[in-house]
Amino acid sequence: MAATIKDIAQRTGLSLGTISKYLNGGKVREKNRLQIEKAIKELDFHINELARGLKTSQSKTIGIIIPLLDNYFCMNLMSYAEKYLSAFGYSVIVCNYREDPEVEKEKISLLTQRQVDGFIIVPSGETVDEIRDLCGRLPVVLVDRLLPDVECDAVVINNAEISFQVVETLIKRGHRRIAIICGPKRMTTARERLDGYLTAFSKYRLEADRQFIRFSDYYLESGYRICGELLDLPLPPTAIFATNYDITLGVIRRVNEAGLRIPEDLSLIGFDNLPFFQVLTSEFSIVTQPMEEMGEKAAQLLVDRLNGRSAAARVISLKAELVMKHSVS
Amino acid sequence: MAATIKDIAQRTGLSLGTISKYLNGGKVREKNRLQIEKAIKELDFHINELARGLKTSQSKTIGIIIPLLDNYFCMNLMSYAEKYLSAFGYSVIVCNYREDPEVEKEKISLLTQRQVDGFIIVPSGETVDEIRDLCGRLPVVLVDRLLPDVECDAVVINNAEISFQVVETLIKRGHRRIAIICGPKRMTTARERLDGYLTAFSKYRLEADRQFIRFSDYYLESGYRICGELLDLPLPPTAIFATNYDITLGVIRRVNEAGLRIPEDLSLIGFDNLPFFQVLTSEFSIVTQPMEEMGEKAAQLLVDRLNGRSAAARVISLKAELVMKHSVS
DNA sequence: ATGCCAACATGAAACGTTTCATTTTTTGAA
DNA sequence: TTCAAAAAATGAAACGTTTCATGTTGGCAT
Repeated sequence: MAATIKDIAQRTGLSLGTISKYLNGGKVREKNRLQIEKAIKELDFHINELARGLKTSQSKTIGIIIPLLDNYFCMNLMSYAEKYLSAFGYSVIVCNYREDPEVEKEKISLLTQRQVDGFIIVPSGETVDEIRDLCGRLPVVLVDRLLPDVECDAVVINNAEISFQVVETLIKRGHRRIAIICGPKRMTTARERLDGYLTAFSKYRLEADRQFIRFSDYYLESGYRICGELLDLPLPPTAIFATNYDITLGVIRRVNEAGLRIPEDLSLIGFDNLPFFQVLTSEFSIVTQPMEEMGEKAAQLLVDRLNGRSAAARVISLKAELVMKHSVS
Repeated sequence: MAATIKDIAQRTGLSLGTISKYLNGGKVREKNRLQIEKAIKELDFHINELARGLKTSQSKTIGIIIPLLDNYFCMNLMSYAEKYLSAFGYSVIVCNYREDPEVEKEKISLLTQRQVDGFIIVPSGETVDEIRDLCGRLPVVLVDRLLPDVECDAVVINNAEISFQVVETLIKRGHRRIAIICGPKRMTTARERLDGYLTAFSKYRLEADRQFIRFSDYYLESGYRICGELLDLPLPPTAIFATNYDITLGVIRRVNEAGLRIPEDLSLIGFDNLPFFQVLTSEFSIVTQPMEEMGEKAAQLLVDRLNGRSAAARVISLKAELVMKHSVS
């Protein structure tokens, strides 16, 4: 149905090779160029990237695999990665594995079949072997989380450091009963953020109280539930550090329901999503990840590798920031 | 490098045709099936979807074109569309045109080259001709906004109706100076939401005041700015209807800065993103679009059409809901 | 005019599948 | 056992490109 290179060749009386050369930016005699351009217009010719990809074994396509799509972090990541990649002619196929490692595996396999040229993955942490294999075959960039014994490019943030800073700030302001709500234990992010917490406590020669250390998944409901548990303790915490956006929302909701005020009754340090926090009246601080930069860097690492630059695996660690309420424009 | 069907054929001593038949679910003699499966394992064979697509002229790929990626509405749309589509074996290529109609055109063309089997588009409204053309060639589903003289499937919400309901509620509560902050004038959503506003006023035989009717783009900053302008009026509104999520955020921020309380000093009805609003302490109501359903329906319309079902263009209008604060679980 | 060289054009083969008309094998009823 | 019909396998052609070794041209110096 659609016009092909052959039709252009026929109509111009030129050969396939010439048309192909023109389409790929090669030199072509002036009068031929005009003819070709005319034919392309008239036939509304679009090159078939499937055929091209088959021949060149490059699909010019990147697979992005993420645990959640309706999630502030992931959407920012995608947004900026897509922007960078499309400037280099790559399209993005998006795969949402809904936190299900089995689906994650399927998606990896699916994208392999689709001949993507590379991957950007926010891994579940339970598909280590599959991703290790993958790295051997194709360029892969991990984002947010590292995997044990997987050597590949990655973009992460200084989790331990920023967490230390958060807790130190709280300690300096006199807090002693400080709770932290982490993500799932198996994730490096969760463990690192906890490390920072513990380091701060030991630096100030304080004893960390295990009942204030909670693991969860990264959902609003967990934040809500765990916050409730914390508030119900005989001696509840005076400060809570919520380590992602959804947990933060859950905590706020629970605190509101309990009729407590922030920061008068409870201090809170939250995570992510600046626009949201700018709008709240309660006074609390948040940790912001440079999500745009993370997306962009991930894309950049990938493009570099696709272009054959960079040999050894590079892990880029970006700096998260502790933003005090109203210190933001 | 990677194993192909040929390698499988060679290793099993069978012919290409047989392998292909097996891969496509055809019947194959038991002992051959075993051999084939063994060879596939051993060679780590993955079918090359590029080659398959070239031959079948079906890429099993859908293009989703949206104005913004880091946007709650679009993310939800994508999320649910992807979920539905992937159940039917379709992958999703995502294109963000950053509200730039020129980029939108390029993306349409790019995806055409990539041989996508269909499109889901949230159009800018300024590429009517291109999209009309496109509809003639491929299945297209429009989401959120319709286009003049473009006959194709679409999923929208009852904008006028819900807007009427919002304004009527406000009027019944005694408000007379009611402001509405719409999106860009050229968009059907903005115009329809205004229509509902005007209808409510005329039903109650009230005169609509043009200074309370504002158009903007759909960004937080505009909400912020326009809210400021409204508050600075000699007789400012007593209620504001913000017609999308980001505008709502902007309004809240401006209102907070002005030291006004909601709803004591100003009533506000906002839009979208339930989780966020559940967390606020101020009392106000919001309009929620059934985003999940929109994404799913869009995907469903598309799949139906790809399967040759459904002849005439179908426009599905879903119901947005007015949710009163605390009436939500 | 002649010959040469660079610049461009040509056309067949290849990429990894599917398809389909043919041929081969299997099955089971007589 | 035989044979026809059913079931399965075969292999060549095709999908729309790119590539590359070979052929053809035009322009320039002699």
